[in-house]
Amino acid sequence: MPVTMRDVARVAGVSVKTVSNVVNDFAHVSPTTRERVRAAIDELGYQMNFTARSLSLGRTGMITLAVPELRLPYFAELSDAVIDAAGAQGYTVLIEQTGGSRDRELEVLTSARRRMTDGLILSPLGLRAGDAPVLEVDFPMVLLGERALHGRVPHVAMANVDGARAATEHLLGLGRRRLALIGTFDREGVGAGALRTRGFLEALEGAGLEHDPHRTGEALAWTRATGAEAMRAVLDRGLEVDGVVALNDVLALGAMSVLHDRGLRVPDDVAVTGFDDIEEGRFTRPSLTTVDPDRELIARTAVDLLVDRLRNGPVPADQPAPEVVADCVLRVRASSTRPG
Amino acid sequence: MPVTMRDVARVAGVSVKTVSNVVNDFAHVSPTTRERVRAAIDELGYQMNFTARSLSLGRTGMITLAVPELRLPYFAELSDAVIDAAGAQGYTVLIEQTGGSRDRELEVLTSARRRMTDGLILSPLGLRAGDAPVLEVDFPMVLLGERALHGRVPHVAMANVDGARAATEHLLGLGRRRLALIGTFDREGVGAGALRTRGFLEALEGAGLEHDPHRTGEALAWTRATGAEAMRAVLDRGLEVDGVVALNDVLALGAMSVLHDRGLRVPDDVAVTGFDDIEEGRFTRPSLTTVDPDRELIARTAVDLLVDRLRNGPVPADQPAPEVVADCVLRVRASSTRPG
DNA sequence: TTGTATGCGTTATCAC
DNA sequence: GTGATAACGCATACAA
Repeated sequence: MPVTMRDVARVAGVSVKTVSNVVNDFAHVSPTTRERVRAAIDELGYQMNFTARSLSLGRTGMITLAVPELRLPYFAELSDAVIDAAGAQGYTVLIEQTGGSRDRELEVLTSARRRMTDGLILSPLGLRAGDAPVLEVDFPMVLLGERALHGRVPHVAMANVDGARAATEHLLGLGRRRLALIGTFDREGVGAGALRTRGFLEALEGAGLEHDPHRTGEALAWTRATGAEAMRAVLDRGLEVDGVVALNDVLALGAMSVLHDRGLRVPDDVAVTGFDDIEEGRFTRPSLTTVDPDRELIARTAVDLLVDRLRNGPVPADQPAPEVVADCVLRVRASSTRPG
Repeated sequence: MPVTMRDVARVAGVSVKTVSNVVNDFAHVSPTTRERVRAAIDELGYQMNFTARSLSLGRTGMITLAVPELRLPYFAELSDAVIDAAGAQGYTVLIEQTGGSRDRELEVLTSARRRMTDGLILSPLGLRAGDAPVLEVDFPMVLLGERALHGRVPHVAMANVDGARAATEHLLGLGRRRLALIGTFDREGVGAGALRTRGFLEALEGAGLEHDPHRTGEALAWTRATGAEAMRAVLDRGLEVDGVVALNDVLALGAMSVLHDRGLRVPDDVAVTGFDDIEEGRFTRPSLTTVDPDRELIARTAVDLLVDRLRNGPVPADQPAPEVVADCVLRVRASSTRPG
């Protein structure tokens, strides 16, 4: 059976409250008593029961991070950053995987399990614009993603449109004119897919060009495998392609594997850009030009917003929900640079 | 203020116990009462307080998974698998990152925070053979790694020696004789590094060859960057190299980036093998030959062992701690296959 | 089948 | 400064 504060109190010859005071480093405890309690704690090997503490305090010191899948590098690296940022604030992170499905994202929002932690950082993928009302929850939550999706929920977004436009303009600047778009699939018009697609189209438009839909390779999930499939589909249509804008890095890497297999050289024949700046892309050959959304900043901001709400309560109803949009930076690498 | 069982009981005109019975799907509740309680729950929007339940039950339904870093693909994919396996058993996973440092691994074992969950799955990297006593903890724990490290602790290991030997023999079978070893660094002789190195050396010995230490590229951390560094170091020594055995996949990928930059063709000039079978390696070009340790099985086994101990108590002192070694399978891909 | 009383281990209140 | 006692919300004997 576990050692409780009561046991420590008995051994130290003090009250439970005093033990609690010592354990929690409260002032107003005489050095003598403190020492006596410390000794008793060591002697008994006492360790606090966090559950009891949580019940009494009304908070757990844990937050939930819900992401599609950890095996996708972007979310792995994001989770890494969130865990570190939360740790710096004294919070522990519980990770839920939604698989990017709408059902499981809704479940995260409503299930009783959610109440195991103090708050939620949700990175939605399957939720649609019509789901906005569901997001008006009464517990602390921060959304990673676009405003479009929701109403009054604090959120941290990245400059999806700008980033994709920059990548596309970069390819256009290299003289590429027959650009393929890899990865779009978004009926509802919200979410990263739609926004990055918009950036892509805006860049073409700005150059007076039009996108041939046959050069779009759709990909429902954003993985290396679907990126490869999408690239294959585009090439199989027989159209010439001299540039590829992939909506994220793994899509780009999947596409590059197909280009390689078809004997197309990157960047000489086809220049490629991705999005996310996952570490992997710095070590592939050719290394991958990509858009860096500043994951660390996004993670830190999301955690800070959540912790702030945890400590200071919800924002007054007459104030807008906090909204942060992290800037993107284009990282030009070998996949879009003429070796010469 | 939150809705409690008491509130529900009052509205439904029953006792708290009855509400509890309904919520927990206990039998012996008349359909009428059940319906009345259900209605009250819906009306009030009641959601159970997990913390109170945990305190009363003496367990939380959460387990901790401690890994070095989520941004390392192997651990991201492992965590993914552990989360799924735990979910299938009704458990939620809290992830701690140790950075692979001994101090933080010890902290995970001893800190009070550990008591937030029912048990621990620890994947140690920094712990040394001398730390075995620390691992004799009195709470449910499963270790991912070798027996060498510990005494009576349940653990799940992979066939590190066999896997590395198979990879090395594969290269030798291709006629490669000047093999570089990338990534070893292990003063203590325990852990994956030492074991895989042993497999490598055994294979050479079996072929009547000797390993030239100058062909060893040491790497403290196992990342793409350190793999690249180590490869550079070996090549800079001016020795010829026609094969590379990297102790894991990211090391191999880092090494391959350097080989590419130095104008060495893979596999024609240098054949390369890794270890882990991360998804990334299936899409690089050339794709990466590697050793598949069966992550899914390892994750599932670890979770099952832990959950079993959680449900059925510790193994009797006169029985040995459960020990599972997952078999490895060599996955031969383009990085070690002559195109012709 | 349902209700009552008690405990889980901690923190908070308010005397002393 | 320190102690007694009442929450915190749920589960579980035990009674009815």
